[in-house]
Amino acid sequence: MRRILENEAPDALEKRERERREGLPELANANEGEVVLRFAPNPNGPLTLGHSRGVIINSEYANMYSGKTILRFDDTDTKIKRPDERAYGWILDDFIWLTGKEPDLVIEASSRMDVYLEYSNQFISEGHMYVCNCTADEFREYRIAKLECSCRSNSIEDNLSKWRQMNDNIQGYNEGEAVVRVKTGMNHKNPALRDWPALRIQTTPHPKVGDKYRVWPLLDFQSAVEDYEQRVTHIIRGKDLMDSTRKQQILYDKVGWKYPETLYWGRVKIHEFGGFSTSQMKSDINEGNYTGWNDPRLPTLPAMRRRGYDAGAIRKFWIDLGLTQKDISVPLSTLNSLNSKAVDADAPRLSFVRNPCSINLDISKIELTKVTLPIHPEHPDKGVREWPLEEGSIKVNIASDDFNSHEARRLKDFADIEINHEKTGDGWFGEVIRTERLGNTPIIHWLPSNMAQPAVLLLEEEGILVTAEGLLEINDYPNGTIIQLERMGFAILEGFEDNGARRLVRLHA
RNA sequence: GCUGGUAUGGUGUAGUUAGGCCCAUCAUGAAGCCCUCUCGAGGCUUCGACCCGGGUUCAAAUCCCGGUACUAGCACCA
Repeated sequence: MRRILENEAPDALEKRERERREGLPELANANEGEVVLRFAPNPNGPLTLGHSRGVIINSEYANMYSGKTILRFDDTDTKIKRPDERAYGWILDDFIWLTGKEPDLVIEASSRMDVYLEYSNQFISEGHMYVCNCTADEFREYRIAKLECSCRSNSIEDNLSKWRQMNDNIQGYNEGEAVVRVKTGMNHKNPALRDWPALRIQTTPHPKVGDKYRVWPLLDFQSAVEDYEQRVTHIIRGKDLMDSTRKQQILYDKVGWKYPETLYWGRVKIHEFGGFSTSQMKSDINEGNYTGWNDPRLPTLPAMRRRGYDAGAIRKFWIDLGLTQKDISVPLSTLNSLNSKAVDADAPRLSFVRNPCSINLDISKIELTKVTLPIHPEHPDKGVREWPLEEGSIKVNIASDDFNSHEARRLKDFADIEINHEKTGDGWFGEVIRTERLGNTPIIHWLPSNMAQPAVLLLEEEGILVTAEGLLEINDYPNGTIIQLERMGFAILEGFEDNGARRLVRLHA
């Protein structure tokens, strides 16, 4: 047998590659330099961590094949998911942040209305679509019963006349009185595909183009036309849009277009965040449950950027998760672990004492004139921090949590101390036991008063946004610097409070 | 109800198209140890999975049949 194979089909004897696949799987029918992808959000709010999957997977594939990525704003709903004019800029900004470059093309569907209406006119005149005057409820009955409504048999002339009436700003149909449907067949075995609606009337003005248009395409039609117009080769979308693919495929077949390759992913939830509903967040913000789109508790990209998440870590996160159609729920710790790896090496160490307790420490028995601490313990080349010590006695601040446990403590990089917990008129007092590191006295972080500035740290505790007051080690790092607070975790320097206190936002442990 | 989709350790994921190198990969997590003057980082060790039941085969995570579970669409939202 083996000999036969050796002669006839030597390939069959070759061991298959069994190495772990790295990165994204290959795309079907993808030619180097010819791949065109698109990311198509609704600008009804800023991008969320969930959207970033679309940005990253699409741009990563574009990178793999030297292709193009289009950023397309699907803003054709003026009423239910109304566009927020500010979101266009936010989204473009976050797109660039995540991919490191501008999209190859930016399209706003609302600025392409003439194209969609022209195609609609054409498809009606070719008999592929018809105007339907049934109400949504009536048509639902027809759909369930697999029955054709009377509108379906109207002549093309009638349909074109009704189409003109839909678009008539003065005497036209009102919202809900007419839609354009694609003639797919009312006995299609999949009910979702039966004569699906392509355009409807909206009289709510659009934030970008006002009341210039009356008939607006629905997603399935707008997207179908635009993907064709832009010669998109590969669509990557949620599996909730599988029937969209099938609807659009029928239209493409009717008009002789070739449908792009399509891939799907499942729904993602993050344990700590739950889902990523922009509409839900918007109403929560309006009700005052959050301070705004960049509230650090929210999974929006503006909020995550504000906290100091790294774009590269988010990229790796999504690429590692890959493109499966499974619905998954991922703990935030997976992303945070990647993020720590991304930011740790550049994060200078600083001391932040929350709810500080001040102690008069007698240091008259020691000869040190300063305490020296590394800026980063793994990178001695980054230099050291030096805290000068005054002679005789100094005021040191420790977290009240540390003060309350009455054991001996070691001030990190300095000395073991003993605190007298009986308060005197002049406050608390303590003294140095030794400066050498002997045994394993629990280490706490601390701050001498001459190195401390008032600060607040914004962080989430049990769902509540807490502004923790404390003292931050004096430093001259600029705003935007990601630091690591000793024994607490990563945070970012954001700015100053009105009272002059330095403001920090917690990133994660 | 109709039409689809998905099932690999606690959580994700590779492997499934072309059955054997898979007593199953990598990451994350948990536990323990080492290192470290941070509850950080790093190192080492350990834990833990092929939805179920049949069948085909010398050989099945992979093929066939039958179940089960979960999930999506059936919007004049995207």
